[in-house]
Amino acid sequence: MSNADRIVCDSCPVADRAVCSVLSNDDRGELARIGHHRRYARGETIVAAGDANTVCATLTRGAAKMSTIDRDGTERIVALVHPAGMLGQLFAPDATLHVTALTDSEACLFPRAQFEALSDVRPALARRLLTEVSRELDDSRNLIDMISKRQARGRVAALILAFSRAASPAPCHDEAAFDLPLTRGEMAQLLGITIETVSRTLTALQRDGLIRRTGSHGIVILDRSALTALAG
Amino acid sequence: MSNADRIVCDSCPVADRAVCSVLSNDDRGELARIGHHRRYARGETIVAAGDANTVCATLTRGAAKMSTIDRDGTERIVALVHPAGMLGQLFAPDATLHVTALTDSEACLFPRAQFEALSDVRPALARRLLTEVSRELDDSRNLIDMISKRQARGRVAALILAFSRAASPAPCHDEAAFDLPLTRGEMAQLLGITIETVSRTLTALQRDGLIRRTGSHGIVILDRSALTALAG
DNA sequence: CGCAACATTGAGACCAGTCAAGCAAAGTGG
DNA sequence: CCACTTTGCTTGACTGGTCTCAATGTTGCG
Repeated sequence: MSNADRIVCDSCPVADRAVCSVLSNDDRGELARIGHHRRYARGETIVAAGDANTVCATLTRGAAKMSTIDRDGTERIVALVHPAGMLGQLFAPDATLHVTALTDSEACLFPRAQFEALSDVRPALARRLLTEVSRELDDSRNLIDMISKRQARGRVAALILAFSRAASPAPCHDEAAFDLPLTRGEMAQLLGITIETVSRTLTALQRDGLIRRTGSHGIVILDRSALTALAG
Repeated sequence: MSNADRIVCDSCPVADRAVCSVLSNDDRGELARIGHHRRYARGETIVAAGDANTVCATLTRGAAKMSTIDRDGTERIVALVHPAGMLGQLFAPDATLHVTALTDSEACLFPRAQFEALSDVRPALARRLLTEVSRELDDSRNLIDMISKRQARGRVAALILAFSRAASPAPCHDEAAFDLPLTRGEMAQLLGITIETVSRTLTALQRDGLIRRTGSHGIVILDRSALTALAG
């Protein structure tokens, strides 16, 4: 816990969107006292599967992945977390997922028991948590839907569009040029295909004029409607 | 709403496990007054996607599926619901999923607004709902994991084991002989493979002596450990 | 009985996985 | 500063599991 630090809500970039935004200033101050703020470098583990599930967190900057890892080391990404999202598995009996920073990131960590106790006496927080978990559930089911209905081109197209949306600060319109903060291996783990297929598919999308690649992670969308059609 | 009926908790088979079990008798009585009980025949729609999301429900008997259906009619099952489970998408802005009875079923339906209002003043209910949604999220992510790591034999094996567990009334041990309450088409939609592959795989599992089939839906498990190994 | 829905089986095509080689960029150490 | 290693990405050839298309078998219901 070398990077641990005090929580300062005033300068928080997601103060208006995170789950704690529904609390009064007093309650938020109380939460800030019992929790702490921490920075993570790309690739660093935030919550390890099998850990006593004693912490819950809000991502304030960066991006993170939640993944399963089985005995033989095969990893599978089951969710991405963007700023204001929750890290870890609140209200689950134990942590079965790894949470890892995809880029340099920051998060507010809270002792789980105290966070849950606060939700018992603040209905607004409980309701906000329910909508948050419901949204995650929706995301998860959309991922199932996408994986089973689309093949490689459609999956890669959907990923590109998703990051085009996430890259834009304004929710109204999407970015045309941005970086994918994932390695080929991570894209493969998320989309349920292999590294080679991701690489071949990106090459094919560029050959067909739907995108242009700048460096290994830069993407410029040239034909958004064609990508949308592929993604379904 | 021809089959609508009053709710009688005394004879409810899931009174000890459903989300309402955390309520006092008074609160449960209040809930019973504002809701109603209803029977559904196999194949009947319980909640339709696109409906104003005004109802939430607990399944008391039978089995149900939650599925996405897109423009061209392609259906994808994203979750199964067993007795004591919740139907519909609580706290989601709108219903994007169809909920359909897989067998003849019964459910308690509640107006969503009043149910949510009750959770605001009864922390125990709010907490119980959070654990319920968290469990659904876990199931959903396990499905993602299974689909992307196993191929056809493993997926079918996992399905058989899941229903072996669900068929047993006692949580301690599983049934060896039971019926799959799904058509081949529904299994295909759930597992993300085709009807033909489901059929071929079941034939192969029987040829290899892992299961025996009785009729088109009856299953007898002959080699549970081999199935477990396949399912991962 | 005869229709309709569901299930099984086969043949061929194809997408993606596997194995393997080569390339580029970034870091490491002499 | 340059060889060397490491890591990540790309590309090719081959293989194989699953899909598609099609025919046949089976079950259940009016």
